[in-house]
Amino acid sequence: MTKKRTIYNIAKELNLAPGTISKVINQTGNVSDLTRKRVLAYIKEVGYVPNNSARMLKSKRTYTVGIVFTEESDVGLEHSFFSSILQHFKTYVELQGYELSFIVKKLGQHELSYYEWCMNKRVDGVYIVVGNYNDKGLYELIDSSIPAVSTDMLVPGLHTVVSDNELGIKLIFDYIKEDLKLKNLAFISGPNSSKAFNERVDAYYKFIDEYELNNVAEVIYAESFGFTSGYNAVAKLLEVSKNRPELIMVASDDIALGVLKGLSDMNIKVPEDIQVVGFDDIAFAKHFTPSLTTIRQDRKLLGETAAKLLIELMNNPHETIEEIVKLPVELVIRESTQKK
Amino acid sequence: MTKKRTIYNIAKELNLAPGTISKVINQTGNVSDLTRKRVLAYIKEVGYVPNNSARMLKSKRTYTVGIVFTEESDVGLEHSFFSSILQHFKTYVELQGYELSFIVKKLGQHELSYYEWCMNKRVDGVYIVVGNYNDKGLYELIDSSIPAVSTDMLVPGLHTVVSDNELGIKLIFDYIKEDLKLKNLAFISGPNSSKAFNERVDAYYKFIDEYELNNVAEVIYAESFGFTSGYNAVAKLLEVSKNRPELIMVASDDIALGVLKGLSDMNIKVPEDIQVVGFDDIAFAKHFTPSLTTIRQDRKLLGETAAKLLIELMNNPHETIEEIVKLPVELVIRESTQKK
DNA sequence: TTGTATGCGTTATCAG
DNA sequence: CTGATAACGCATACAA
Repeated sequence: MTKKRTIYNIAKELNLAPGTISKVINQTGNVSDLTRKRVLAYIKEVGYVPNNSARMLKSKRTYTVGIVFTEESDVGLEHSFFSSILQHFKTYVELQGYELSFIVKKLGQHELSYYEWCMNKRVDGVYIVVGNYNDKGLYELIDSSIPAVSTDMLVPGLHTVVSDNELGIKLIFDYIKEDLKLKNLAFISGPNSSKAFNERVDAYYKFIDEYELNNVAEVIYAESFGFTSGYNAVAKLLEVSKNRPELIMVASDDIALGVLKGLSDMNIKVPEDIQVVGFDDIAFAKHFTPSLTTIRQDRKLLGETAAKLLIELMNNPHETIEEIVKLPVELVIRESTQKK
Repeated sequence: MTKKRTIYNIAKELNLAPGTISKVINQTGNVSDLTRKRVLAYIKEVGYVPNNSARMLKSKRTYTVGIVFTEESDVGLEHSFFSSILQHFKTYVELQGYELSFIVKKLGQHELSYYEWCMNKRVDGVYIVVGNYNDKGLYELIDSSIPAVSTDMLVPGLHTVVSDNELGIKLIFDYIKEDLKLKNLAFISGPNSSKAFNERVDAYYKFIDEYELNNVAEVIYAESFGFTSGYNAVAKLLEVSKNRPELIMVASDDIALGVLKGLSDMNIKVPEDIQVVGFDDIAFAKHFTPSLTTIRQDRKLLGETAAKLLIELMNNPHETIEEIVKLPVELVIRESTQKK
């Protein structure tokens, strides 16, 4: 077992004072170039890493960022979209020397609010991976002075990095107008509790007008986020729409794949009879039959941008930084659409 | 901002000594029933939670478990199978009062081995979510005295919770024998660097003999873990096999879905011409067309069992506990197989 | 420029 | 049964 290293015994071995070691590590105070080099070299040689607990106990900064997945919406690590963003976020902040710490309301016997946990753990900042607008506890956190970012929630006062939903919808409309040359459209959204879905719906209505195309039915709101809700939604859509749409835009790929399956089960051919476009570009979109034309969200960019933003916020708590960062998206054309 | 609470000011407000507060919190030493009740009540009322850093600094136990994803195999949080198991693991240990801390080789400027990081962070135990047998650094950790569990690696000295692969294959054979009544089989495996895949291959050969069925070709090893490698593997299989198999068993669903797609592109109908069985029961298995008959691994049980095992190991470091825990699996019948 | 002393919030070991 | 007190490893203000 390797010997336990502390600034104390390092100092002794170098004939210096513990405080000096601390100073060079933290790049604070004055220390001669020579000793700095000497200490740095020695530290590297023996692989010394400061004890985080002691550090956290003593100083203001903990180099820890809290991760919150609202427990109200019960999506966690297994959700591929969010966990992918989180993975990229994690990689980035770790490179900058920050650790992740999950914030959960209940840990063993102890139950606190998100905010109280963050104070208790003294995290330098928080990343709200997925939030729920009905979770009161979240607002306490958002309204606090703890630096926070999200890649999901749009709430005044919260810094958020999101894909440009309007741009995504616009790309689809451009494609419809220029290549597909279709007229009659319909839209299937996810639950309207999600701001992202609502933005997509709004953009849809906006561009339907602007491009002078025809919306064959009121927007259908799927009852949930998954495949099955898409399957049901498309049946409902065709039931209520006066004219059959030539193309259905769907607010997310998960739902869109259900739509594809639903159409197939109704013996409606995609793309010959109806064309379909999704949103997200989940892994399976390209493997489905037919493969799904969709708007790709750049998960890596989302995670890294959120990381960068949070680090900036943590370093300059009082600087005013643009609250919403919109990231570009791109259209990925596959088999579910086709030029006539 | 709520006042910062310490055992110190709690003690003062209760006219007790700090040490006494500590004792009731840790259920150690002797303290009268009366004061215990009083302290407990007060603590609950004001929502006091001990400062973890101080705690970790002082005591042997940190109530933290290290999470390692070998960086050599580059699968992280975005891998749905592992992140699902991890989520269940997380939920369970958090309920028991343990926190998660990701162990990565490089954190900011500091680079250490997994083992050294674990020592530095003083984790009480480690959960190796996914390991790579070529990662030398892992063995240092496994061979150390730090309690460790895995749900992936089979290595002497490492406690591992895995699905019963042989049972899974046997369930398929029973189903073939009793219901499907087929004779000619083939097997597509994932890369043979995975012990799980190898176990499934071995079981396949074992039961081919035992049930006196006919293996039409040497096992094909897909070059990777995903959809595409399955797509390629099935083409290769049909090329090399003398007789066309009536049923193809595939070592994982990801690969199996690629197989399904490959067959479809070759105009081979499933299940009419060839039947297919997967392994895992990933979310998409039931949504694909045709939906996939497969062996379901219980991810929740895997995560929770690993959690339980690790907690036991951490509490009784020297107790000898069964090294390999095999969990039952079940057969899920869907459209990709069919009685003749 | 370097060394010393103190405190961060606990736990654990003593006395009382 | 309870109260004082010394670590734990580090950062920092201050003294040298």
